[in-house]
Amino acid sequence: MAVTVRDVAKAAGVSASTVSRALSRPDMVEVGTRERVLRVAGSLGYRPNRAARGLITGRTGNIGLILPDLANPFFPSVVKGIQQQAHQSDYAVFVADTDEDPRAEIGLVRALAKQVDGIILCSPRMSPAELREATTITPVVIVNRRAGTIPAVTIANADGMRQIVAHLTALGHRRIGFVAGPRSSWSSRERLRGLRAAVRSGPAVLVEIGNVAPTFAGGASAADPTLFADVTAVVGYNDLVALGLVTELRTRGVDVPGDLSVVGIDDIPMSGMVQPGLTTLSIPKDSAGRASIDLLLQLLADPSASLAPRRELPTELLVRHTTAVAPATTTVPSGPRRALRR
Amino acid sequence: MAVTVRDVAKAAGVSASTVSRALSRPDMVEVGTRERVLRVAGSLGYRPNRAARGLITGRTGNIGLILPDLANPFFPSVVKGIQQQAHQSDYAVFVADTDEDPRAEIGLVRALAKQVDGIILCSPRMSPAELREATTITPVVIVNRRAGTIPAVTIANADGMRQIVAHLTALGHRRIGFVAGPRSSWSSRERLRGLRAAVRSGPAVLVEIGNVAPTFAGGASAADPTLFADVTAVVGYNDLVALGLVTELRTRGVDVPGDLSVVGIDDIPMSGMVQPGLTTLSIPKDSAGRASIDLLLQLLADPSASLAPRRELPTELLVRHTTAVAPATTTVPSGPRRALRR
DNA sequence: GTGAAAGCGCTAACAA
DNA sequence: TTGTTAGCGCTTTCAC
Repeated sequence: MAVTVRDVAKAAGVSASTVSRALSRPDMVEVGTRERVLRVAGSLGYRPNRAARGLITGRTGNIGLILPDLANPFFPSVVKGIQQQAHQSDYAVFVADTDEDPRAEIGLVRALAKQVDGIILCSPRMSPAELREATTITPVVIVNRRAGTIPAVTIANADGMRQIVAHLTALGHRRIGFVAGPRSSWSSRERLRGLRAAVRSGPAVLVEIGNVAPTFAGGASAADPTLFADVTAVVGYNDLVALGLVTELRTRGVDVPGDLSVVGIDDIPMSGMVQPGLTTLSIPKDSAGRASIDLLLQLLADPSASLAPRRELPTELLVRHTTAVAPATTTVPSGPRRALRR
Repeated sequence: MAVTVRDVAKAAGVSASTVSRALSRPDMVEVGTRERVLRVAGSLGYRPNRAARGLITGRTGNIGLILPDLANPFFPSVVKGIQQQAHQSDYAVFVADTDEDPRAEIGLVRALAKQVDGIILCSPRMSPAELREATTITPVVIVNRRAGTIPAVTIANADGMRQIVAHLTALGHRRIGFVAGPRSSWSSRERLRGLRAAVRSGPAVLVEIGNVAPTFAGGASAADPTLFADVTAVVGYNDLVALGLVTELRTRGVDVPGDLSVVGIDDIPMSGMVQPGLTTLSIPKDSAGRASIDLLLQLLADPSASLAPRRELPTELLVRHTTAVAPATTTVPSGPRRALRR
């Protein structure tokens, strides 16, 4: 059926090994032979069977990617960065979505492990123990989390939170709320820590407004608690949460950003599309994807790397000016505000 | 390193073949033996190497998925449907994104073919010739397109367009615009045809407003042509286009939906999140995903199926009532409107 | 019902 | 530099 090394070998008048070498180790075969083999292979439309190759080399040429929710616009950007970089190095990418179910993660790792050279866990929610188990099964790089010495790509959460707090306090806000994401989310915990640290040295206080699902609906569900928290500004765990919150608040007659300033994190495309645009902490999503592949390939090349490689990516606060109700007008007069209640 | 059939065989005191059978053909081995083997396999944490299995059975247990742009919120929903159904049948899914580059598609097919049992081409932009080539390489199911006898999952575009036109004409619209997607998009051509057919039997006329990229930016770029088209309602190729158009129009001072009604297609999450909500033709995206896997598995089970299976999914117009400026007020007085110009 | 042997397509020793 | 041999982990005839 399909054309194999042997077919090419016969047609080129060489042995199978020579064909194999001509393709994988070009410098180990004489120029003339190599060219002939490559030409024949080309004309026969030969494509090496990677599974067979993997069986012997122990390398599949595949990379696994596990993430919580493809429907969260944050992830496609990361995926694209990963795919781009992976294809460049001739790797294919398996993508698996856990639907925000932390229990599904380790199962997917086990299922995928045999067919990939390594796995990228994006925003993994699994327990540290499971995470450790994963690393014993297959090379692992984690994104948006730190754990032990596992190679990790993270963003500078602390610095990002500082930027947000600095911006808000400069606008006069003194009570800043935070709508956290899932408890199992390392990023959420990290952002909370960052915010706490950031307010400590300034005039504002942080009001913690519970945990919600990292979705639009989750954000909407935070509207009530937010109103009762008596804050003038609120930071959402991510843009979806922030947008859900904004929308729900508006339907309740709250003027955003007039009465209440909302800041998101991620800079998903939608944040720039709504009007007025959402002020958000921009994260280099595709860079994160590319960095994670780089780390993984590095790890594959030198599994005994003494020091686990890490990359922390910078963030940048994106103050939107989409409409006349721009962030500038978000400014709160320094006097006290009327408490917002339904 | 990893535990193999032989390890299990030795531990269970049977031969490798028996282990293999106990797992793949349980009924071909005695109950007692089977249970013992399964128990041992379990306790040893045995996981069959699918690549090795594939080498001999010719089946990889993998499915490829190629689509134009993961960042388009339409696709993640489809992907989720596909993954869900695939995992249920113990298949893993390779995802590849072409970044809307039609030339990349066939290359990805060729690259992926060897590692998968079949490929789902979602909204493929490749030429009919390339499409034909793809089907000769590997089993293929196409989504959002029809071509020859290739198994296909489509949506009822014609009926959907009828619903849209009926809705708009009922609201008094007589000049309806259509902002088309990429020329290479079958769906776009199909929707155009559907709209033409739908207006034919009614009081309205259709004004074609050129082709744009199937993105938010693409929609925004259609604002000028739309204004000059002198229409009172406009249908976007998809929701992103519609939303981009709405946003750009608003920044130019056009009151949407007051001055101009805009309708999208897809019902991406964002359509329900913006305010006022976008009226859109809802497509059962995850059903489409599941249906495509069903078709593919069917095809794999019986490659010689005389008749190519097809699924056409129904659509439903979703008129949003998000704000007081709801679709009801979209109604245009029956008298002529002032032409909209910048 | 079970085991022995062969081989899927490929690459890595080892010879030549 | 090239060919021969062996075997990756698995399934599948074919005997028993």
